[in-house]
Formats: sequence, structure tokens, C-alpha cells
Amino acid sequence: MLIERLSLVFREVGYTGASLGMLADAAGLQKASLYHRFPGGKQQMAGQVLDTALDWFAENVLRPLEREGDPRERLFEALLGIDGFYAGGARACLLNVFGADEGPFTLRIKDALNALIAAFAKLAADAGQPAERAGRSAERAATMLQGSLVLSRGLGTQTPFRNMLLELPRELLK
Amino acid sequence: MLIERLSLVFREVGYTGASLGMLADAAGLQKASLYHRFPGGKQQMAGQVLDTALDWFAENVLRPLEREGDPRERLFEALLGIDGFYAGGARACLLNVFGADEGPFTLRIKDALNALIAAFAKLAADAGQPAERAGRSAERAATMLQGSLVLSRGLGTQTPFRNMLLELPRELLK
DNA sequence: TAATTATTACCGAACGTTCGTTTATTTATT
DNA sequence: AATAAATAAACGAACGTTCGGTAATAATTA
Repeated sequence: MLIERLSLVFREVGYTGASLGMLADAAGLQKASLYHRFPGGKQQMAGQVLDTALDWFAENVLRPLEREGDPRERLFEALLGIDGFYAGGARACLLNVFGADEGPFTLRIKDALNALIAAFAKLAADAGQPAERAGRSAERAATMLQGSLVLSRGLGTQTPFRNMLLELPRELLK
Repeated sequence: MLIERLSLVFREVGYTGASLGMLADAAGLQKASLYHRFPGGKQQMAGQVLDTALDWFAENVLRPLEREGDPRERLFEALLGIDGFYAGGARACLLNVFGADEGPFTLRIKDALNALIAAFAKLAADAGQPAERAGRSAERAATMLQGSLVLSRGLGTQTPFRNMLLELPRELLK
């Protein structure tokens, strides 16, 4: 899939860091050919990459968190989605990567983060946490998710990410 | 201070995102003049910015964490340093910003993160936590620090950072 | 102290390179 | 034949960098 190849580049070097040469190489196309698919240029590529990622995340992470059913099962399903989305902590988060460059993605990033927190909060509430505590747990869960990605990348180890996956149930359930 | 002005630019737009024009403007100098102070160019500027920041961090955060004395007092002093270092969550972490671009700073970033975790671990151990648990608490504290910065930036609010400052004592003490 | 030399700090202008993008043309598909 | 997909070549603009020279400051000499 073309979008996914582009996504890997953006997630590795960020928006400004991704040159059209790199993107073309990753796509297996010439730079000019990318402009046939994305007349809007680099910004459109990044936007579509972000949209696709957010769609996947909504389907495989948010939806399990928000659906009906046993909270523990829903959380495990979401954690599976998270693990896949970040490749075990090896791939950076687009929200972090695109958020660094203040640009046309700021609003979408903000909405996505809020949606994640809201989904975590619903799960925690469904698991029996009082509303206020569920909100704090949700924010802390999102914080640990993002932080573990930073640490995993900075340390060159996937263990912080894995530890975070193990700790989220304690945080959000019961 | 010249270095601090450059630091603000790097922390705002990252390494690749920072152009020499922006850096020169922030410094109140011409581009050519920056090459008088930094013959090594942009890379040397970033390296010196990183070194200066790490020195400040070591002095005002790591040292309180590792010194002798009451753990609660030491932590509060460190939290004060952290709050100042990140301007209440408004300024990004150089470890995150420079870590995005895989480059000549990777090793220094790794060492700095490990030093922070080690300092947190020593504090938690001094506060009475058994060694193994102190290590986990320390990693979790570093994770929440970095994560709260991502969230604060992404959401455009300082509250995640502030909440993190409030939660660290619970995490590391007792 | 005054004049002179070194040294440092800074700047305008240009360098070659790479950036994102466009145009014109060829190849593939239907 | 017509439409879509891919490309080679080139574009202006911005990039990081270099260079020659000018102001300012310090050191040295007389």
C-alpha cells in the first residue's frame, strides 16, 4: 500500500525531515509521479497518511474501547491494536511527529488525542471507576502511551513500550 | 544568552525544522555571524544547545534527586527544576525533539534518559521502595514526564504537565 | 598617552546543493 | 484512439555554508 510506505517515512523522520526524494524512494516512484497521486504535494501526502492512520486507530483501538462488553476483553483487544499500530514501540506516533512542527495538522492531532482520552475514560468508567477518577486514569494512560514511545525510541529498546502495555490494565481496570 | 535563544528555536521546530534564518533572527545576528561562533554550523549549534541543556538539567534536576537528605524535599526541588526547564509544559523536550531525527545526538540522548531514570530510581530507593520496584517507578516517572510533554503540546494545554508534576510524588515516594 | 598592530566580532553577498514543484513527454491501460 | 499513469528534465526558492571585508576591541609599542 502506497500510503503505508509514505507513513513509514513520516513516522521515522517527521514532516519537515521527510524529503520528496525519500518519499519517492519509499513509494518506488519518481518524485513527479507522486504529484500525479497527490496534486496537493507533500502536505496532502502527510494529511492522507494522518487520516489513514487515524482511521485505522479509530477502528482497531478506539472502537474496542468504546463498544459494549467486558471491559477487560475490550482493553486487551485495544492493546493488541496499539501494539500493532506502533509495531511494539518501534514506530513513532504521528501525533508526536506531526505535532512537533506547528502546522496544518494541529487541530486533527488535538482531536485525536482527545478522542483517545475519551475512549480510555469510557472504558475505565465501564470498569467501575467513578467518573472523575476515570478521567484522570484515561489522561494518565494516554500520557504513558506517548511517553513510552518517546522512551523506547530514545533508548533504542522496546521494553518501555512493552511495560506500558502491561501496566495499562492496572491503570484503567478496577 | 545566545545559546538559550537558539535553544528556543530548536525546541519549537526541531532540528531539521530550524533554519539558519530562524536561528539568526533568534540570535539577533546574521547567518554568517553564527558561523563565527559555531564554525561547525548548525550541527555544532544543536550540539552545544543540547550540552547546555543537559548541564542545566543535571545541576537542577538530577543533582537534587541524587543528593543526600529528605527524599520529599529532594523531589520537590527537582520538580521545581523540571517545571522551570519545560516552562510549565510549554517548551518541548530536546530529547524528544532531537531524538526524532536519527542523528549525531542519539547516544547523548540515550545517556541522558538513562541518567534521569537512574536518578529517579535512587530517589525512590532512598524513599524506601525496594530496588526492583524503585526501578519500575523510575521508568514510569520518566515515561510520564515525556508523555505529559507530548500531550501538553498536542492539546495546547499545560494541564497534563501540571498533573504529572502532582502525580510524581505519589509515584516515587513511599 | 598616542600610535600601531593583532585579534575578535560582525556583516553583505554569493556559493553550491537540495528542497518542493511544474512542464512536457513517454509508456501503459482500456 | 483516448485516458490514465509514470517519467525525465528542469524550475525558482530556500537551504546550509563560505568568503572577503569592515567595524570594534585588546594588546603592544613608542
